[in-house]
Amino acid sequence: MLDTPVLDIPVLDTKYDPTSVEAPTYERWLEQGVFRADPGSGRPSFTIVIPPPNVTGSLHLGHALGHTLMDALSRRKRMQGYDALWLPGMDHAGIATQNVVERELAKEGKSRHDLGREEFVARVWQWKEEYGGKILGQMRRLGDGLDWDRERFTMDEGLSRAVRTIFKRLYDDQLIYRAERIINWCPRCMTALSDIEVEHRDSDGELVSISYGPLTVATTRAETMLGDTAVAVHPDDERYAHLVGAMLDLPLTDRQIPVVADAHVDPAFGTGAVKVTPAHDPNDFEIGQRHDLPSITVLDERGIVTAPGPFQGLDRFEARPAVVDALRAEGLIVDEKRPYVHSVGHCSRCGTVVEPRLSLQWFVAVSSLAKRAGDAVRAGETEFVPPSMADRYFDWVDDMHDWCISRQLWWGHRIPVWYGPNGETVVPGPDDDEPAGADWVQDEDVLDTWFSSALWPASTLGWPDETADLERYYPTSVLVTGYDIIFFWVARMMLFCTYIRPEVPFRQVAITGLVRDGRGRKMSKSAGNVVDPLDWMDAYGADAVRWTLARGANPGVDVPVSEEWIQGSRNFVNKLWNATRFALINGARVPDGALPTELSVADRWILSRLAAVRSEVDDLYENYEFAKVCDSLFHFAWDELFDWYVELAKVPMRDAGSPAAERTQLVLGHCFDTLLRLLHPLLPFVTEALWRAVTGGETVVTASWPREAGRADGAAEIEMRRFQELVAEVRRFRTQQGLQPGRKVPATLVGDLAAWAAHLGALADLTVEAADELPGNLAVLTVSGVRVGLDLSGAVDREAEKARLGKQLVAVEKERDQTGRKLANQGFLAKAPEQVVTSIRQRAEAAEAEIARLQDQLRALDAAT
RNA sequence: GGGCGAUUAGCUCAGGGGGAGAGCGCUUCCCUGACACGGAAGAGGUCGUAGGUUCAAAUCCUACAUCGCCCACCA
Repeated sequence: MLDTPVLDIPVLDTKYDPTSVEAPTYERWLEQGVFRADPGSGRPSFTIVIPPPNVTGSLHLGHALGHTLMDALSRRKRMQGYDALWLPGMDHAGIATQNVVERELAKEGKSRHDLGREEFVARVWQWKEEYGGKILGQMRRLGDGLDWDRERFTMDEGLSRAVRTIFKRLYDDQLIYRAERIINWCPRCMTALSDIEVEHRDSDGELVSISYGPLTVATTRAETMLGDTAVAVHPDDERYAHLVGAMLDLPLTDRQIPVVADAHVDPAFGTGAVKVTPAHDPNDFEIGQRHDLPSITVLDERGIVTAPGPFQGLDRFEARPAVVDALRAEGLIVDEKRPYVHSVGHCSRCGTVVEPRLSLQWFVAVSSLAKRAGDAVRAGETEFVPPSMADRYFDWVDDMHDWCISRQLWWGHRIPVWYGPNGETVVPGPDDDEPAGADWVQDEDVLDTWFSSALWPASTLGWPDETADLERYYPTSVLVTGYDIIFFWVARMMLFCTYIRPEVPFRQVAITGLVRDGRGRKMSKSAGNVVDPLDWMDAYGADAVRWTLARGANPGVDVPVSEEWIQGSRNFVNKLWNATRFALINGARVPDGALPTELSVADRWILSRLAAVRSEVDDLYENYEFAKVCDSLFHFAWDELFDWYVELAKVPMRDAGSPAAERTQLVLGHCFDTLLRLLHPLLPFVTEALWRAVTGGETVVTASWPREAGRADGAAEIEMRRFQELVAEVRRFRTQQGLQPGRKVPATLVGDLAAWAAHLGALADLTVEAADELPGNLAVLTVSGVRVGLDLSGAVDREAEKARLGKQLVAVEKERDQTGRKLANQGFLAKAPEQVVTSIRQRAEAAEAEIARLQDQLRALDAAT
């Protein structure tokens, strides 16, 4: 037994206070070690690796969403008896982290170059120790049941070894190569970027047409003309056939450039002639390759013109108008600037306009890897949920460009390549000695952050070593992540992991949407609608935050949240708290063995509903239908258990100690025990407190997941439905009659639901007697064969009542007319299926009956006046 | 330019060939001994537009419109 105090139920406050429960509860879980996976347990395993958040990051709602779902999945599996591992960790986040530390240095008036590489990297590690990983504490606040003993970091020793291992293998397989290519260059971060690190945004540009003698070309980046080395036309373009091979004078320079014929040119676009700048445009680079053109670099790594002449030293954006002005001065601007909307690449880290730039970089040759990654999903080895998200994956994997993996940064895995004095290139394996000697230098660059994340599911479990964890927990069961990183991460894990091992890294990929604000807008700093989940946890509790997110989580669909939603969730948690309090105060207890066999219809009904909901929830969980899991449990809990069963239970419980009361206490105990278990994965904190109080158990975390809860009982469900209709009818009648709420009205009940007289009285504020015949002078309600007569000798506002009834009558008549028209319009009736005809007729008859009833009431009112 | 998705109650979203659903919001009444973070009763929608298939379409098909997202080497 642990010495953490057990909650003292009789003094439980009427309001649930998350702050007093959550932190101690999490601490207790850690003490108990309930989240520790155990490879020796002999149980089947269930594994999820966390998408590693950036060390620099703090918990945002997107994390909170994914974490809630992952936590719910692994908690449920644990309860089902699995050896559940949810593995935590963080990503070193190359550019992001380096930027943070560089900004810090800038405050001291220093740059990383002032420190030098070693000192700078040491400084980043120091930053990481001091300020990094704030998010880990926030994950605990959310209740994440992570196995902290297995926490990993992409830069720790094991993972770095994994990086060097795969690098070596890929290199030896000639799947990693170094080449001079056009890459995306961020002139602010001063590094290469991969294609997906570039965000394309439509921008207003200006297209200017420039005369190159006999040909006119158009461009939005006039400054690049300084680096033109050809003009291209389409090979079949008769207009220019005579010019192919000719040399043109390149304006503003003393160079001459050839006209080449290349199929890439669209003869229908513009003039059909294209300036070719191989050093600053990917297409032009390829044209240059095909025609053996020189590449002339005219911008440096900061985007400053290097071409000798009047423009040298100008920033690219200053050079652009300057070049146009100079051309205009020479009368070479054929068509003045035309507004032109085109897509411009921006650095996804800092927003700077990306400059295509020719440079020497390392690449992964992806085609064979991507083929395999695509095939694995096509073969069903990995399944996407929802399946439509696989299309997004295929889109990318099936048409992927080689991956530029070198970054001109210092923070990251340094490229494990050494260059020798005689032009040698050596890639030592992780266990090999590095080349020694003053003449040998290691590549200056580091690897793209995603290079190490691509190994995450395997490397965190020990790969390249065949560890017990790797053996047992790999491949992982499911990957939960947003659709926004299918390309960044999911696809690349598939690429690398299927390369290093025969199996796929995860059996399923459950795709979540993005969290949006209450109006469905993306959360962004500029829109000012960003919500910090920590604030909401402070105000409403972690469970309420989790419930809000899970409740909106339809597979692959965005999740809108707002303060009102979370208040609703808080209300639900509070309702659960109070309903459970009621059960406890009234002596609810979990039966030792089986439930009594003598049960009331209400007992049988709620147990039947419990069985149905349990089974439904299981199905929904298997399909990652979190929103529907929540919906199902919410309605069972509130609408059925709390609003009906608990209310009904008050009747037998009045008679404390009676067999009926005892029996009800056991059914209540069973229902709350089961409900709390079913809710636990999503509402871990409040259910822990309540479940321990209800059952006296140690912790619900390791309690078993309900398998056979209750028993289906159709007869009880039907009878209960009739009773509910009866109660609803009486209540409606009371409201319609303007009867004072709470005023007990004498009533007589006739029919086969006579046994419910006491319950009807309790739920509809009546004093009910069962009888064989109805006495006279009563207002009579008839509901499915049962009649209730109410003695309305009290005062009723008859005028208001007549108005209300009249309005209702009109509405029902309208409905009847529509149904009638439907009947009349259906010439098909003769050949229509029997049930359809019957169903429509029944509706018409029901409407007739309703009209008759309303007319009766109106008449009764008239008579009474 | 290509692809995907959406269009259902005031808002945010489920549903999916035969009686329009949820949460929140709204109206009226009620602080009844679990809970006002509550209870009861209500109002509110010709399910984007136009065609088509069908006995029957919010649901399937086609086109269109609007919005959103993703991809793209649109000079």
